[in-house]
Amino acid sequence: MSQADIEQVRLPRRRDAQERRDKLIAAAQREFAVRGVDASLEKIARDAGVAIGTLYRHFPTRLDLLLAAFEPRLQEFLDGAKKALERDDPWEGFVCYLENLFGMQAGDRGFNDFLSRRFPGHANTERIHDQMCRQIQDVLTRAQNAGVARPDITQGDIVNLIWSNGRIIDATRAAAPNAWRRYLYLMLDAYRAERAHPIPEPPMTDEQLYDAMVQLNERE
Amino acid sequence: MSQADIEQVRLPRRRDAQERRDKLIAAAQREFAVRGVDASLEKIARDAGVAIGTLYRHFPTRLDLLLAAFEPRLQEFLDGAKKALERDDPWEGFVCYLENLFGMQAGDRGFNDFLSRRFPGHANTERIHDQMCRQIQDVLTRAQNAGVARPDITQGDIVNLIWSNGRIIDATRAAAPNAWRRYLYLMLDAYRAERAHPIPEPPMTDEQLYDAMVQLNERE
DNA sequence: GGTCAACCGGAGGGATGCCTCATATTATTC
DNA sequence: GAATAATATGAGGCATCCCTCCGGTTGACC
Repeated sequence: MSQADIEQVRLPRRRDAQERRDKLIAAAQREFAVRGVDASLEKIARDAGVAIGTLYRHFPTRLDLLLAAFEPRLQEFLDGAKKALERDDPWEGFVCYLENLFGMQAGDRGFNDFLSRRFPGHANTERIHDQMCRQIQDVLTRAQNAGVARPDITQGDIVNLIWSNGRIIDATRAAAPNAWRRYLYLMLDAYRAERAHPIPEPPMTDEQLYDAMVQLNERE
Repeated sequence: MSQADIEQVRLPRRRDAQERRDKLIAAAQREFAVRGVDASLEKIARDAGVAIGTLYRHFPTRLDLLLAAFEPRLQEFLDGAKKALERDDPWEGFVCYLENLFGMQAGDRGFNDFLSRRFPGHANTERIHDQMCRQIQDVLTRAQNAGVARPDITQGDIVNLIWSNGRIIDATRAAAPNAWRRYLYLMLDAYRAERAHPIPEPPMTDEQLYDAMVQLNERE
């Protein structure tokens, strides 16, 4: 597939088509942000002022629309998050990374959903998730090597943290929009190396983590 | 309303009616446990081998069925949880209470849902929730007074813990059914007095908590 | 065993969502 | 200003769920 072919796919030829596509993406971003990734496609089409058939013409599957709506923002997030790694203080880097991540979850329910789910076999989403896992691993390992984060935790534990934060955000978005920040700082005390207590249960394996995220996606 | 009236309501006169009612409750317990409190009522009726109209005859609203299915188990849980308060060691009592609670969440998705939601204006459910809040407050205050739990946390923080555990359980139930226990022990390190660092965000107020739980219930 | 109130079944109306396809429209090209 | 290929439309089929209502059934009581 040549570059030209790709351009062919990405940019519809006709101007009106491009306009409708843009409107659809904008509506999708709004709707996903409020209702999560399971938002009604028919409502998105209505909001965009476009017929449902047109939505399906541009985005044959929900995932196509999801990616079009989120990919730029996700990539931007991934790039921005690198800054956490550039902090001098490894603990600050760890905190900064999580704070940024949690904040994005709080601001966009779709983003929140997207983080918790994996879409097996879809190269683009897998790439994004893998990239994020690597960031988490980096930021965690660095803090562990510096002796500030406890050594007995893994990337999977951070994913758990992301899940739980997602739930807290879902619950508190309306009533206490900043509650997640309190939760984060509370949780940070669980991750400090000083005076850590042993944990009886082993961490989740990578396969378990992966399965769990696929599961979250499949269960209505 | 006399005791006789209550009996009248609770025990339908005809034997076949009582049998169907029992079958419905049994099916509801199974279905709520697997699918959560939003399980399809039509499927529950089908599973019970009963027509949908019969379900509605016995349980005019979803909440009626929910209560019939969960109330005994909930009451049993509340009674059992008192044991945590009888422990000599306040910290052990705290841990024991949470472990028992989390374990019940893990075993029943409906129970898990039910814990996180409030149903305004329904005396029975409010009573159960209030009773639980009091238990949490007791177990926490005791551990705080003994100096083993950090003093800057509130009942609302424990509710947050319940929410997050609920999410982790939903995610890991199939792939790693014991992951919640690891999470619990990790979180415990955040609640120990000896490890506490200041938290920048104030705790949620009681109203915020209440609103959040109602919200969770109202959002599809 | 007959009567009757209590009970049951399940069709059906209404809502929502997914997705397709035949038809109508329109931007672009010549 | 045609011709045409790309595009848009939205009705409609299918599925799921909620809930109601009325005709038919049956247990309980005399």
